[in-house]
Parts: sequence; C-alpha cells; structure tokens
Amino acid sequence: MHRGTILDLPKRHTGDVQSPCAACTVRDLSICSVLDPAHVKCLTDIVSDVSISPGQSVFYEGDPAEHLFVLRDGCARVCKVLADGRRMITGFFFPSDIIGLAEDVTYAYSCEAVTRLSLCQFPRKELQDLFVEHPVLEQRILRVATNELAAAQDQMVLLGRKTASEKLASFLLLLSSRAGRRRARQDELFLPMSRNDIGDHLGLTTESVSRCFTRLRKQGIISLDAAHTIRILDRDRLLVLSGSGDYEIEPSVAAL
Amino acid sequence: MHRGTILDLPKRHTGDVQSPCAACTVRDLSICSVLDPAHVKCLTDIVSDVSISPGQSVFYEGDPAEHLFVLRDGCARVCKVLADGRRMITGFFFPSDIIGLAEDVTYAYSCEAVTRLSLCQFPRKELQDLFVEHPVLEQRILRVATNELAAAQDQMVLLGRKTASEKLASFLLLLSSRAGRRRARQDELFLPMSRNDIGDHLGLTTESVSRCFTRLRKQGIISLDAAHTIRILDRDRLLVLSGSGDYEIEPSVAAL
DNA sequence: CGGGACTTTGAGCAAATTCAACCATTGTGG
DNA sequence: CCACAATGGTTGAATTTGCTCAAAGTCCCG
Repeated sequence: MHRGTILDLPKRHTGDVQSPCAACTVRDLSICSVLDPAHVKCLTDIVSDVSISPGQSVFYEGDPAEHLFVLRDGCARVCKVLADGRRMITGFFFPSDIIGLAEDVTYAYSCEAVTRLSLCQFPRKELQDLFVEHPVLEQRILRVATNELAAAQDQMVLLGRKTASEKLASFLLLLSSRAGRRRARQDELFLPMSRNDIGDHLGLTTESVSRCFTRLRKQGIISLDAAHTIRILDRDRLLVLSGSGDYEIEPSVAAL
Repeated sequence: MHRGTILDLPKRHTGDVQSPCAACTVRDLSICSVLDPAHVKCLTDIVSDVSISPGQSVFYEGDPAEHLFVLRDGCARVCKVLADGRRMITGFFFPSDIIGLAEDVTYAYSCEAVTRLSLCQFPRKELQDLFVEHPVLEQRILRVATNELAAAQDQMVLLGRKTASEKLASFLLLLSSRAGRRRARQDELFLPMSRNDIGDHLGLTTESVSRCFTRLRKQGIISLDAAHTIRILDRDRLLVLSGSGDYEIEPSVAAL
C-alpha cells in the first residue's frame, strides 16, 4: 500500500502524468471511473489530498460549500445538531463515497472523521467547469445524488416506522451490503463508530442500541467478537427482523 | 383558469407552437424555467398531460421508472410500505415539484394523489436525450435532487430526534414556507392530507397528531378553522416549539 | 498498571401507542 | 329534505416501548 506517500501531502498536484489516481483503490468505484484514463488528468489537476484525524471535522454545518470530496479511506459521519444539542447522524460515509453534495452556498451539515480519513478534495467551482467539457461527470454526480435520495427515503422509513430491533437489524444489513459493494467481507462487519453514533443515526439512545446488540447476540443472530467487530451468523433471521424481510428478499441476496 | 381544456386530455401534444406551457401557472418555478421561451417547445414536444383522481396512484413502488412528472396542480404523497403494512410517507408534493427522480429502473416508492392532480408527464428516455442539447436541464434536475436531499436530511432529524409536538410544529412551518415559495398565503394553511397521512409522514399515529393539533390550538399558537385549514397565530412560538428555533431563525423569516 | 472513555446492565419513568368510544362531516338513498 | 351510514377526527384510559438515571464492567492506551 505505497499510497501513503501521497496521502499526507495536503498540497495540490499539478501536471503529474503518472497520476496518483492510477494506484487508487476506489478509483473504479467513484466518480473518477466515468472518465477514461486519458481524461483523468483533468481531475488530478484540480485535486488536493486531505487527511483528517479521528474526531476532527472535514467541514462544519454553515461553512461555505467550496469543495466536493471523495472518501478514499476511513469512515466519516454526517451530523446535524439541534439548538439544544440533540444530534442526528444522517449517514455514514465509506471509501468511494462522495461527500459534500449541496446546492446551497453553505454545507447543511457537518462531516466528522470517525476514523482517520484520506480524501480527495475538489474545488466545486473548478469541478463545475469540467462538467462543460465532460458532461458524463455531471451525470455521474446526478446518479450519486438520486441514489442518496433513495437511501435517505429508506432511512426515513426506518426512523419513522421501525422498532429499535428492526432499526439495528436494518442498519447491520445495510452496512453489510455496502461492505460487499466495496468487495469486503459481508459476514464479518467492522463497525468503526461508537454505540452513541449508531444511536444518533437510528434515533435511539446508546443504551437502547447496546440492549438490541445484546438481544441479537443472545438470539444467536450475530456474535460480538469485539465491541467494533460483529459477525452475522444468521442472515435470514436478521432480514426478517429488519422488518423489510419477506418481500424485499431478492433471490440473489437470499441465496447467500 | 382556461387551462382546463388541456388538463383532461391524456394524449400527447406534438408540434403545438402556441404551447400550453405559455399559460402554465408554475412554469417559472419548475424545470421549464431554465429554458428560454424559444426552447420550451422541445419540452412540449415530449410532454403529456395526466390527471389523477384523489386516492389513485401516479405510479407504484416497483413500477418501471419510465416517466418524470412535474406537478402542475394538486397535492401528492410519496409512500413506502413495509411487509406488514406499516406505511411511511417520505414527502408531499405541491405544484411546481418534480416527481419521479430515480436512478433505478423502477420507482422506489409509490406516488398517490391526495387531491386531484394535474401533471406534466415526460418520458425519461426522451428527456435524457434533451440533456445533451440542453445541459442546463440536467443541471436543474441535479439542483432539484440535491435540494430534496437536504430536505430529506432535515426530515431525518425530525423523525429521529424531535418530540411529537416539535414534529408537528416543524411540519406546519415547512408547509408554510413552501406555500410562500408558491406565493400563497403563509399564515393560513390548507392541509389537504388526512391526520393519518400526517402521522405517517411524521412517524406518529393519527391520534398523536390529533392531540398535538389540539394542544397547539389550546396554547393559542394556531387556530383550526376547519379540519383541513389551520391558521398560524403565533409564528415565533411555533418556531421555538419546532425545536429548530433559536439559531435557525433567519432574519427574513423572523420578521414576518 | 491505572485512568478515562466507552459499553453494558438494571430499575423506574414518561412519551407515545393501542384500544375503545364518541363526535363531526359528508354524501346517499328513501 | 331528512335519516343514516360511512369516513375521518377527537378524546380518554391502559399499556408499552424506549428513555433516563445510576452503577458496574470492559477495553484501550499511555
């Protein structure tokens, strides 16, 4: 993983023909994939590498929305906070995800590092200019946005109409499926975020999350190898428990 | 309002130079606005007028996503249903809203008429073709999508972290603000949807919604002129009650 | 090995739900 | 034109789910 040399340099790359993207592990998953190798250079021309320590913010709610990010490594959380401090995590980002979609002049949420992050930072303005030459880029962004919209609607169903156990089951299955998309193991999940983070994402308290984990473990549906590593032992039952079971089982998924 | 003659014709318009859009009341609010009058014809060439009766579906979850709609008149609800029948309404659509954004080949939700609907129906495929010639159209769609994404995140905060009263207060303020955008009265709100619909949108039961309405009325914050017509009497207190109060008060809004 | 942060577990509580009854509005048929 | 059924809305009492508060346990890191 000799990518390390680039990661910690927060300076701009220009005219680097043997681009750092060539070695990028998420290149074929994220926006860059829509450009053929010959054109990726126009992206590398405007990209900066950014690295963020756990707990630090990539940006805050209300900051001018100047950049778009591609998460290359790590896990980030999207937070919105009410006046009295109640917090909601509207989502988590994993490698290949695009961070910072916003139409407004400011970000509508904060983005914080759960683990150390490595990000590609694109100035929104210059990216916009590239859209003219490469409309395929904008199309890709639109696809990402509509996919996020669909995910947001699923999350609303979860928040508004599912029980605590169903929420946790759904969350675990979603993470598992996203891990699969990144070609990681789907049965052994690494959960970098705290129980508190999970609670703020599912509309529950830390304690409720913990109790639901315990219940799933006692039912033999998952095992808790460590606080942040769980193993899915009975995917079918987890699916039924998630409340979306029964008719949302695609054969391809159910077969696993 | 001599638009009526067109509204009930579910047939395609072709080569109609004096386009129906000329008289459209939402034209300057929706996607059409991004094209100068000379180019609107390319939209009228592919549009169909559709009219839907209350309770009927525009499309169902799982239907092939063949069309994009612009709501010209009426109110629609977006529904997702769990296997056991629990329903979530992820949003309501009002005139000028775009319906049917989806990247998938099928719709991820159903869209049902709350009141009688008049819609412009665009075949997704042909619209896609127009994007090449008029990239400004795609840009507009992207803007709409990211705006919806921001709204979805606000709704997640509401669902996951607000109390029943805060939910209802937030909902009323949101509807009021959207009415304002359509240049309708902001203090006297017409709520076409049922208490049950509101409950399914806020993650509450019909009874809880009703109780919260009663409480707001008894506190003198709103008046219930009819079951579907409410008047906002004390906007400031409603704002504080919505939980987003205090620091989300924009001067322009607070001044009203 | 010790300290701090995070997690788990327990007991009591409260907000919202469920269940049930009643009320209001509307539309229909006699 | 009125009676009445049907639908939707409101109100009340009992229940439950998940929350709050409290304490003990665990893990990680220096």
